[in-house]
Amino acid sequence: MPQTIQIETPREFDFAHCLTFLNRSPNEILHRSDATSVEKALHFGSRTLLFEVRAPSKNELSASILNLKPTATETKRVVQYIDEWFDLKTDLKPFYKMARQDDLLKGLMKKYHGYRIMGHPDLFESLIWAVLGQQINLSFAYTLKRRVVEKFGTTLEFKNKKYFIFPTPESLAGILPEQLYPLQLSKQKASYVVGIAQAFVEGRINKEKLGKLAFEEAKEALMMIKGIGNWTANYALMKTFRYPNAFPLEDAGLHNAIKNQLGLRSKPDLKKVRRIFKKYEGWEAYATIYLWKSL
DNA sequence: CGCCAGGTTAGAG
DNA sequence: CTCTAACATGGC
Repeated sequence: MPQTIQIETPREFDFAHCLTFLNRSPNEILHRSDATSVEKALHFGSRTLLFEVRAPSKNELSASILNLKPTATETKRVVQYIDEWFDLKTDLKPFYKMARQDDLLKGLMKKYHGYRIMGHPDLFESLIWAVLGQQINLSFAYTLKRRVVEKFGTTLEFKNKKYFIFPTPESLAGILPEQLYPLQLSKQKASYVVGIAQAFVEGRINKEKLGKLAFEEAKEALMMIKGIGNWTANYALMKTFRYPNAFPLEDAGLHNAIKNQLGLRSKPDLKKVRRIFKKYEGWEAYATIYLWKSL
């Protein structure tokens, strides 16, 4: 029997809504999930851990490390990963208080109560995933990600199942962009991906360094890198660093969600989106993911 | 077939 | 600073 750790969650937390998000694409291979649990493999130094998360009761998660006997440090890191992944530290009460009085959000906050921003603790993964998803439909973006992970990621086998782990910057920094063409990345995206990997390897960016910067500075640092524009930078700041005010202003999905919710004939222009989000100051990231959830 | 997709860049005005 | 073309291909 694997060791199981209990993790307390805030009252405003709903595991099922989070799992629905994790289950949204059949091409997602960075975890295995169903209606009740999720499994994920991670490298911790030279060891690869496979863990499973469930919700044995309300306001509680449980984590089990399935493939080996973890050290105390490894257990701690798994808990920390889950904490970051499910955004368990954010107090959503102020957001809900604000959203209750907002026509655009009040229905969504009720319907998806307890839903949280599913994060990307790995900055490199966050950025590459964002780049892959630029200007194409989500379904195809997942296909591209699967191909990149299958070709350049690493795997863990456990009980006849394969678990994939996202490629490291090192594994993508040394390749030629041309090697990504057969996976159907555009020339532009292929060179962005390799360029971002090189920026990590050369130490121009990393999570620790960026984490020390204020929001605007971190955004500028990200946008110095080719392929990272305002949308991508904000996306990573939201998913990896969890700046509550980061949101992808230019996002087509966000515009469609606003259009649907307000019953507009056409998508709102950027000025209108800015005006709407002015009301959500300090909670832009959560307003965004609840709007995305409505799609 | 056409339109759009969880955009970014380089170049022009 | 703002506007525009090019990129590139699947999903519906």
